[in-house]
Amino acid sequence: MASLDRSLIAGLSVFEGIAAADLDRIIGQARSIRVARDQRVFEQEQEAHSFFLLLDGHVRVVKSTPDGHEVTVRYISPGELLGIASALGRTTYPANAIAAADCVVLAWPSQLWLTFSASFPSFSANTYKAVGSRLQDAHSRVVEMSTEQVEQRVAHALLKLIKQSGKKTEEGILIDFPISRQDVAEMTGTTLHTASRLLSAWEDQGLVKGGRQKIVVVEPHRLLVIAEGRTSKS
Amino acid sequence: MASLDRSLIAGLSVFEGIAAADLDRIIGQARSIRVARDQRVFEQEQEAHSFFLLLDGHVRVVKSTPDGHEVTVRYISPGELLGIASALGRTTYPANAIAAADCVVLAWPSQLWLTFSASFPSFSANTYKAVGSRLQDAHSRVVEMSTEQVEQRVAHALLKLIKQSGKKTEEGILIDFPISRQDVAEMTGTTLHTASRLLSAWEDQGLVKGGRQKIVVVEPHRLLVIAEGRTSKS
DNA sequence: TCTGTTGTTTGCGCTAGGGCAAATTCCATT
DNA sequence: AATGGAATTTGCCCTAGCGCAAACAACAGA
Repeated sequence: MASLDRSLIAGLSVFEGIAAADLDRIIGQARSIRVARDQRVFEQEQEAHSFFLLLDGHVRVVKSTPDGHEVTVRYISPGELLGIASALGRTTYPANAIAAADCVVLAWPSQLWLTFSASFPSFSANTYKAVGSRLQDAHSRVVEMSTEQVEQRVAHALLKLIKQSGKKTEEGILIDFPISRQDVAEMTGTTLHTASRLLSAWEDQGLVKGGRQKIVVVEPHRLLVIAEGRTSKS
Repeated sequence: MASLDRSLIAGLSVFEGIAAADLDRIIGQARSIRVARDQRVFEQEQEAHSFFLLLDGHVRVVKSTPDGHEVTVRYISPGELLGIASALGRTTYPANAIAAADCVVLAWPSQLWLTFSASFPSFSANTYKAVGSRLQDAHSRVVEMSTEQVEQRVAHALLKLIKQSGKKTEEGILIDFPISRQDVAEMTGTTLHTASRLLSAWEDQGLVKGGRQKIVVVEPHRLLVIAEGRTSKS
């Protein structure tokens, strides 16, 4: 762990309200791991031996069903925790965590969770706050899936992605990691084909610009109109 | 608070590992509230002034969307906490909690959460465990909504309901509170009509027995077959 | 430069299930 | 018993979007 890392890490919301010395104690016990694109940080059903903090890269959390479907639960951006199953009383990971780009993560043995949360109350408070908002997100997803049509869901998904990992370019806002049409489909509960058709249609209208594993949102505002469901339906 | 209540309450999983004296301190600070059927325990967007423990009855947690859709997030059975938004760092309730039957709940002012979780570590640990499994449930819902068809989802919903609130009768397993076809629809992301059609079809096959606001599952095993998606599709 | 592989696009047909509308049944009240 | 309102059932039509299949890029490695 280079000290360079520490200064960056100190600013993360998970560590808000934690004294520098304590932070050192926490970080000192982490292993730093490099995970190549498409490699897994952890696997569904596996014993939850560690919890992680994503320092760099992007991770896709995917649930696999017995019948072979894959559903993307969420994307993780740098600064977020992942694999905190153990903090919630689980002993196995509930999903696969796959590097959407080359990643650097910090890993702590699960049993340290108890120690940390006892010694550093802000740490557990911050974590549970994050869990709370994930629960909210999940419930919103359920609501979306129940009430919106595919077009709106895909629009919402793109908006979330650019909010989380958008990068300004001359063309528009680029999603800052490789993402396929298939990935979009797995986020929104549709098929590769429908996702592709939608993206193509939007590209024709100048709303987005696509590419192989690449999506650039040109007009976020018009995308929002679609997401909100107020479309003229030409 | 009658002492009668205390002995029942002591057995609840939320209070596991808490000394009797501590339990008294906790319960002593609760108000006991009676909520009539169709009345609300709390309302979406309202300030989260309290958190609750359901002692008797059944509560439906429903999210209302701006465009008038209602999505049932979960049903709460006696012994479960609800309205714990504040424990997760939220200041407003994220949904409506509606009594599906006449209820008795204990209510604590939200600010007591911090006190309790500091003084009684088991209490917060138990709570977060519950939050963890709700997060799991929510993710499962997302997966179901993404990969299963309506028939399977409705079957799953009924199975969950009888597991949570099933009551054996001569006819079969009765869902122990009034539940309409509309309610089933809002749980599964479909319409009243489709839900009704499914229930009728199942009734013809002797799988369930319906009634006004009443569902009795006659053959849980066959329902499970449908839920798992291994149907011959006659 | 060529070639195989992986991601993307698109056409076409089909069906699950939503929307609408009208009966029908059940229950609570009078 | 009669009345009115709410829950339920059902028929019919219609479309969003899935499945299949086939073409088409774009990139990686030889």
